Amino acid sequence: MKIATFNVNGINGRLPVLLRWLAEAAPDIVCLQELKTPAAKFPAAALADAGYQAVCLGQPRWNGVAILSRAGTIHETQRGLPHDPDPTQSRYLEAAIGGVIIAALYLPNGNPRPGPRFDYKLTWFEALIARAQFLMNSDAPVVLAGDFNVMPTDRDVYKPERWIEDALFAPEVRAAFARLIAQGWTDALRHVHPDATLYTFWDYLRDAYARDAGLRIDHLLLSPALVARLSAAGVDRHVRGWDKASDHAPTWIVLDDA
DNA sequence: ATGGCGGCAATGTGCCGA
Repeated sequence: MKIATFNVNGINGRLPVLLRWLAEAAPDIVCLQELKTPAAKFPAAALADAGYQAVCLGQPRWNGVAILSRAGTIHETQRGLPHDPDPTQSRYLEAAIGGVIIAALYLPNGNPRPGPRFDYKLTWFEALIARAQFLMNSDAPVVLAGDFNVMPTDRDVYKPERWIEDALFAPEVRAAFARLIAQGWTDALRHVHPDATLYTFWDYLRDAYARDAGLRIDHLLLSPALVARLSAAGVDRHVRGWDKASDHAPTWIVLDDA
């Protein structure tokens, strides 16, 4: 089973790129972020034509997450993050598919730091940690997938010294990510590629992609039972080079059958 | 320090992203 996460940065403007990548990569389950569209304008028919059923949590203009599946029926288990400090922001959707719980999340950016946006990021992170503990306690196989807006370590940033004060790399944020991991989650990409330089985002500005000035902020975290089933992981970074690309690249794992 | 790019809702331009 191939499971991917992709921040599309506008699902309607990105639809040709998304469909092209779905046809090429053939993932079974996909978590999408930054739909930037209300549910009424979610392109469900085009995705169904491509073979994917979908659940979506939309919102006009900003945020928005969805889960696509061609692997089995989507049984939604949670819509919105419990205790989200601002429930008007659509950032969390969770479903059971083929015996695995899939959580699609879009953690707040948090800039500028300090400020109310950064405070919201930290509060949202705490609510995520609480939900993740609940899922961990359930002993179900779980994948937490999405745009975490956190580079976990120095090797996940092209120039770490320039990002210390940024909300994506600040000590408090990395500490929160480390506490989440300490519940027992495995960072799948890093597990498969312990020493590789892996990025999932390149800014539109300053030729970031051409310079490979990237960040690794899109992650798939596995509950303990899934680690033994993890057989491959990667970033489809070439998709970032396509015309009308998102600033993120699709990131994926393959799990062997149970 | 600033602004560069890009999507969206909207037609002016501002907000947001990371």
